[in-house]
Amino acid sequence: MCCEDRLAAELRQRNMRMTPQREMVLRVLHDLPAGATAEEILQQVASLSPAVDLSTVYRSLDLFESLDLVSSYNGPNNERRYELLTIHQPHAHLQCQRCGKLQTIDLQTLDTVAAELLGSHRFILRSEHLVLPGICHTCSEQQSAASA
Amino acid sequence: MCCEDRLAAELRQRNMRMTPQREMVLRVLHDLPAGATAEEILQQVASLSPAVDLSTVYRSLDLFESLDLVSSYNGPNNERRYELLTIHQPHAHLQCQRCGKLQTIDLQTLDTVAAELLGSHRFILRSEHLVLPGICHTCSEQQSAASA
DNA sequence: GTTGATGCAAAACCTTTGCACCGAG
DNA sequence: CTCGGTGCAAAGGTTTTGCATCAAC
Repeated sequence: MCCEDRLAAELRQRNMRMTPQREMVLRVLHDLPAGATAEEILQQVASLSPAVDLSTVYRSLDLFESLDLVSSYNGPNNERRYELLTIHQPHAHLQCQRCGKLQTIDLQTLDTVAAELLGSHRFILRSEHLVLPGICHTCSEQQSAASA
Repeated sequence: MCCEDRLAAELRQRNMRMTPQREMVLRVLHDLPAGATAEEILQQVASLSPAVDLSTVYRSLDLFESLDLVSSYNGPNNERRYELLTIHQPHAHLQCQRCGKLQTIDLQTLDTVAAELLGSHRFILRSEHLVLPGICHTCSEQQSAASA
């Protein structure tokens, strides 16, 4: 797991310590590709080591975020979800407003808009933090089936 | 205020009641083009009628959202902001991750992506609910000035 | 007069913080 | 051995809920 080494390096550089808790949070994030809430992460961590506290999870996540290892975004139900930036291809999310499901899309899809926004508003789009709301395939089919 | 009539109509249709509180929340939203938090809305409403309760504001906002009069999005600081959909041109937001400022952009800017997402993922983008994170003009200038 | 909406207070969440103790370096 | 990190508990902030009362229809 390369992110572990990277974490260790960043920590050393700042006189911070590598702990089992941080390692576990990192590993859990690694295994949850779609992102997870702090609570979900805690549950996974607890299955490895039950005594870990939610506040530790939050502190680890904040730390990882400040090291650009993790990014957070607001998922459905207004819940904050955290996701490893290092392992997966950079990507954005499609979020269904009906069923809440998240899909992943390639960043290239957004290149055109990004360029446009830079030109028109001098705004640097950070697509990897982006959640696009809408209605997913399944839900829109259900809807049209229901109204038919 | 056309949205008032629309609200009245929707309410009647559902056997719900038009109340001074709902009217006030609607009017305040009308006067806060950039959107506002429940708390901010309450403050404005309180200046008209001090006894109104925060929970009433929340209930009104939930109601308006379910009637598609209002949309909510997560602004900077993870706060939920509410915005009238009816009066302004439909638009999306640019949100600066550095300074938190919100800009408004035209929906047409997103037409290309919307079409692409529909084609590739059969996902119906609801651009009017969209908040695009990134770095604004001012902040990116500051940054390059600082590093120079 | 009915019954939906309100205000109030309390609960329910989620996230952060203070502090004594523990353990990574 | 030192000082940064942890667990625990408590506080903070926001949103929701239960209930008696009020007022729109």
